[in-house]
Formats: sequence, C-alpha cells, structure tokens
Amino acid sequence: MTLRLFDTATREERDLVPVVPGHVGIYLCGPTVQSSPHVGHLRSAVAMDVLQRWLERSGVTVTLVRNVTDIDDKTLSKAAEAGVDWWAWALRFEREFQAAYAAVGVKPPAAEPRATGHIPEIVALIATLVDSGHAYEKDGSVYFDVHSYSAYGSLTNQGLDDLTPAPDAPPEDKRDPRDFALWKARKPAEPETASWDSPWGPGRPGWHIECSAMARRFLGDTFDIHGGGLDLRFPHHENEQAQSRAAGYGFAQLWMHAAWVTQSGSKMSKSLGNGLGVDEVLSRYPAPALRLALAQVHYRSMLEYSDATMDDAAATWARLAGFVQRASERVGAPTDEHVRTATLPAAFVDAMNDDLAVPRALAVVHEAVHAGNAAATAGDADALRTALLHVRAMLDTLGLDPASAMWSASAGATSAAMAALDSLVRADIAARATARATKDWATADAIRDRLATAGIVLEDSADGVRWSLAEEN
RNA sequence: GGUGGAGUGGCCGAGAGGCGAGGCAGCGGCCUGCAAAGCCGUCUACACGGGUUCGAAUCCCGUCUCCACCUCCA
Repeated sequence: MTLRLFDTATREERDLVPVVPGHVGIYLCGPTVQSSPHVGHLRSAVAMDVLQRWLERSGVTVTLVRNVTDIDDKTLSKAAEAGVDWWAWALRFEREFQAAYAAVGVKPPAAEPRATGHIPEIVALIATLVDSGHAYEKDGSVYFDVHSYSAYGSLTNQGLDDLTPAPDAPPEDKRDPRDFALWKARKPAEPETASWDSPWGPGRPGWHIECSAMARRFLGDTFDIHGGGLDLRFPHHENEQAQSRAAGYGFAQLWMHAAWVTQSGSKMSKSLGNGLGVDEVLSRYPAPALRLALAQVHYRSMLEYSDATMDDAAATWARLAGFVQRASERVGAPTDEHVRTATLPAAFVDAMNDDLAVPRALAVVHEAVHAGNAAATAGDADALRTALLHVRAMLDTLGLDPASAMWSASAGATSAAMAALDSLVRADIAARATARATKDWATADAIRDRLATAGIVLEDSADGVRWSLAEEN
C-alpha cells in the first residue's frame, strides 16, 4: 500500500515513507485551553483521526501525540479576569476539549502532554539553542535569532524580507522584530505559580518551543508527520521547525494542515467570536452526524458550516444507519472481527490512499448502500450480506460504523432496559395490528403518533413492523 | 505589498483533456390504508473573455470575485 499525502511544506503530494518501517509517529498541535471548544477546533483532530484509523487498518502502528497548551498570555489574563487560578482555568477547558473530541469519536492520543509538564525538556532545548548561537538572552527572556538560521521561512515559502512585522508591535528587547520568544521572563503582575526557574531567571516557555520539546520527547529527533490547522503554519510551525532543526534535529518529515470551518464565508475563530460551540451543536444533532459533517469534506477544503450542513449530514447519517440496521435484521450482523478484516472495495482504497479523499471514499460507501438496498428489494440475501459487510468495513475505517459500540442507537441503554422497552412497544404494535386489521386507521395512527412523541419510530415493511429509537437528540 | 487557497447544476460536494462521482432537494412511477423506508426513471453544471486541441470543467494567457496567513487562533 502506498499512501500519498499532500505535504504543506513542499506543496505537493508525496508517498508516506515512515522513518521506522511499519510505524508512523504523528504530532498534532492541540488546543490552547483558554476557552470552550467550537466546531472548528474539531476539524484537524477528526482529519488526523481518520488518518490514524486508515494507517491502522493498513497494519501500521501509529503513535499520535496531541499536546495541550495549558499556559499562555490569554489563559493568564482570562483566568485573572475571572478571579480563578490560571491552572484551574486551563484544566476546566482541557476537560471540555477532551469531551468534545471523544464525542465525535476521535481516539484518545497515545500521549497528551501539557506544556507545563515539560519545562525541563523545554529549558534544555532553549539552552542548546543559546549555546549554538541561535538564541540570545535579554533581560531574563530568551529569543530565537531568525538571522542565525538560513532556512527560516522555508516551511511557508517566505523570505525574511517578505515578512512584515506588525506596524504597531511593541519594540520589546529583540534584535530583530521577527525574532520570537523562547522563554518569557516573569512579569511582576503574573502569579508566581505561572513561572519556573531557568538559567535565565524565573519565567515561562514561549508557545512555539513547547511543541518542539514535546514532539522530540515523545516521537524522537525525527518523526513522520506534523499536523494542525492551517492558521498554525505561520508563525507557529515555521518557528517550531526553525528551532528544532537549528538545534540539529530532523523534526517532521511531512506537514499536514487542515482547512477552516467557516460560517457565512468567514473562519470560525476565538478572536472573531463567531465560533459555534460544540455543545450547542450536539444538543441539536446526533454526534456521529457532526463527525460525518466534519469528515465528508476533504480536509484541505474549506468547510462551510450552517444548519443546512448539519441537516444534510444528519440525513446522510440516518440513511447509513438505517441501512445497516435493516440489513442486519434481514441477513444478520457480521462479527466485529469480520468487519475489521474484510477486503475493502478497491475504489475506496484508492480514494483513501490519495491524500485521504474521504468524499470520494464516501461515494463508494453510498454506492454500496444503494447496491444493498437494491439487493434487499430483489430478495438477494447474498448480495445484501456482501453490501452490509462492505459498508460497515468502509465506515469502520472512517470511525463511522453505525453498528459500532460507540454509535449504535442503544449504546446508552442497558440490554435489560432495551428488553423492557421492547416488550412495551411490542404490546402497542400488537394493539395497532388489531386496529389495522379492522381498518380502524384512526386508532392505529394514534398509537404510532404516541410512540413517535416518545421518540420511537415505527415502520411497516413486508417483513412486519419494526421499531427503532429516533436518531434526533 | 509578500505567501497560499478557492469560484462546478436548486443546495452540498468530488473530479482534473474524451466514459456526466456521490448525497440532499425536485419531478414522474412502483410499493403502501396512510406514513416512513426502499426501488425504477428523470431535469438542472463547470466565474468571465480569449487561445491550444479532432475534442477543455480539466491545459495556456488575461480578467473579475472571494477567502486565509504575514498579530493570539484548529
């Protein structure tokens, strides 16, 4: 198998050639936990989760590290405003982010390191840069000297002269306005708990250096893939790469960047204040529909978010889940082992290997669903069984198998509760059948309506009446 | 100003020189007491202007519009 991925650094698709055969190390820039997660935050995480699942399906061992930036200027200022300890503020939102990732089926990363938990590695890396002349200390802060590293700008295809410093940027004590902070000296107004000892005095790490240090700690000097949102390319990723390579490490071999989630054409962002909360969306739509909405547009394309986006995704999800359920009732569900090891349709494999072309892959899924439905209509059990297996196997690799433990409609209910509910619903179905037999449509419809109000959907079919829990939350 | 991305049918969204991806919605039919689901059939495209070619949504030139990064941002 050859997986081709678009490398943002070289701006071309490249074969993924792991540093260690059979193993892929991925570093994903996680959240700065200073406010609640919005839908846009989930995009890069879902994209990387799809990548991880696809690699694992191909027999590759994946180590995915997603950091938590638990200290920065805004965390300190917002916590101070709220009168809360900064570390409590950070942890509160860290939990919210974890819950949001989990809600849309993102696998927990192999490691989820916090910046504040890796001060020794950060200090050591800064010391290396100071010793080799790539960084300098000034009044207790340490800055990276962009002139000392000739490849600075290579990640984003920019020369030093192209970079125009913000006109209103404070002069600080830097040799060049483009130099960036590795270590920030403690300011008198900041709490003591927000500073650590260092060879340059008390202070805290700059944003970029923490990722360089943690990536090396968990993935080694050279690793395979570094990912994040498109907005992190510059300055964050450019700076990370400059630090790590200036220090002598190979760092990331390939860069992946996920595009925006937009609303009315504008990027969702904290600073614009137009971020749509994950909780709000999940209160209105099933979680797998949100995952589907986020995954079904290619990860490098803008994703315009609106109610229509979610309505479409919810309808698509209902169609997929409905097919899997009906088909399973008819020909039996394949075992999980069978689903995980099934041979995938070639068109699906080709699409996924072509820079994770999920939209194309989903088209193959839809074609299989259609083939399955047609087989069901024609009474071809073998063809239906094959379609069901293919559909579930493909959706499994996307983290969207409706019959998986995570997404099955009754996942939150115990089997005892479902059995009890079943006996009650069966009684109503029997009563309705009696009414229908005497063409008492009013009574029959009243029973169906009452169940619908309770969130139970009845469907008449050639095989009899089936009931299911409504998908809507 | 520098760097990068995008304009496809009513909507979403793939594709990237010749076989009209797929989904949603619409229309006609089948099934059905009705509904739901499903099946069969079907309409509507490639921002604009030139050019290359037997043939262009796809390549080339130009134009317009939009978005992002260059300051914290997934």
